[in-house]
Amino acid sequence: MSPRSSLADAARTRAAILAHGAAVASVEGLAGLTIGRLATDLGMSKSGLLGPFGNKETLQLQVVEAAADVFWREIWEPVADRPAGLPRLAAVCGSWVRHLARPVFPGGCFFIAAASEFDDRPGPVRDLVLGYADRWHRELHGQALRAVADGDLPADTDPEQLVFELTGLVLALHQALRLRQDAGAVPRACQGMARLLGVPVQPMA
Amino acid sequence: MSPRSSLADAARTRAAILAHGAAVASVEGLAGLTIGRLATDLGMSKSGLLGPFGNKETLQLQVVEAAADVFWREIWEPVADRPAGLPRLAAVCGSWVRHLARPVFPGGCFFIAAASEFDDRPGPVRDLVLGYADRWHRELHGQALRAVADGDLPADTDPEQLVFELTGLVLALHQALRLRQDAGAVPRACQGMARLLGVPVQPMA
DNA sequence: ATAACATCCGAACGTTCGGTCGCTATAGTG
DNA sequence: CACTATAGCGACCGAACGTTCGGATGTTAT
Repeated sequence: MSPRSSLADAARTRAAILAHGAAVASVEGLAGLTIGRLATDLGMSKSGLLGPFGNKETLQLQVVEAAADVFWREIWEPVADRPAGLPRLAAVCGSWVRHLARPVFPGGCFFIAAASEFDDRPGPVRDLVLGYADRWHRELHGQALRAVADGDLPADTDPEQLVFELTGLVLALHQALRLRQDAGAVPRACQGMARLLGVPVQPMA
Repeated sequence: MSPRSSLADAARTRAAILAHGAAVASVEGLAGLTIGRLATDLGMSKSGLLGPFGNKETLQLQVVEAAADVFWREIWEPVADRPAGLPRLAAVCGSWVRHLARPVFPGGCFFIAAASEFDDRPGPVRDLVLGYADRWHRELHGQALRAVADGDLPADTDPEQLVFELTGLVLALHQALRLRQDAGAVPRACQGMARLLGVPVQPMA
């Protein structure tokens, strides 16, 4: 086929490692990620796989970053053009629900799993996951604030409370889909979000 | 000291293993439970620790059962004498919140962690965790049904939806406490529950 | 053509994993 | 007092863990 530079090959190898790593970690956990397992899956040697990263923790951190890219692209970007405030907030909820209901990662939402796994394990991985969680939280909070300022939500709405409850619905949906395999939870999550926001929410097409 | 039978000693050893195992698993995960780690912590040999259980999976299963006992005793039993229906439902919510806010296990709620860890890993451990989750879900659902039948909740209340949203608030509280270390989430969870139930909810004293 | 370089492999390292086996020390039983 | 049962220990096993190292291979630049 077309000749490719070795530099481009390395980049694609790295991307393949991170993509597969995120997929495996969504099921087995980030700590359950194994150099040997990854190498076998990708038909590589352990040393060749570890090469670009140096050690396992660096690999874990970059897997988290790669998953964050997917998360952002999957959920936020499709709704970034919606008007700020309530419209964008309702849209991101629909987008979020769709992400959970779709087999993007075999183990469901990478970040819900990673957050639960590392919530009590201090270290760089936890710090990184927490950083992304904070960023996400602030993003939602900002839209909620704007929605109140615009008068699209009741003036006595507490944005912090709203984000808290929206997050809860997402977590409940994740657990229902993953543990209980109850697809009926999708409309339940949407209904709960709609009640909180006062506008319909449906999983984005 | 006082002489004890070897049978009683064995039972207490077993209980100590399971208690410490549940504590460690709440932080490191059930899969991260390690025979050697447990043995070192308890000042035992690996073989002596594994003896009563035979293999690791049996140990894991019995750790789950031991944690379920604690969970039941911590959350359900204190409110079992409340009148069925809405009073008991509101009480169990308060009891639940208190459990999350208290350092019962060093890693927070054992079952939330275990459910997230094993939601995508088929096998006996998942089956057992799912069984307890179902039992818990049915218990809440029954009380919600009763509350509607009693007229303590609006007639158009969907008990399934109610349980779903209550669970979401608990999951959000767990994440806020553990990952974000935000103690302000406790009143937020109570407020959400109170809004769902129409009666005040406060963490049981 | 050749030197330089990057990519990746294969083999080995020390450690830890879950698990097995035989032994000792102690408690209960006749 | 002997006899049996059992709780737990210490030594050990093969496998897998993360990591290191030197070399084979193939692309890029001179």
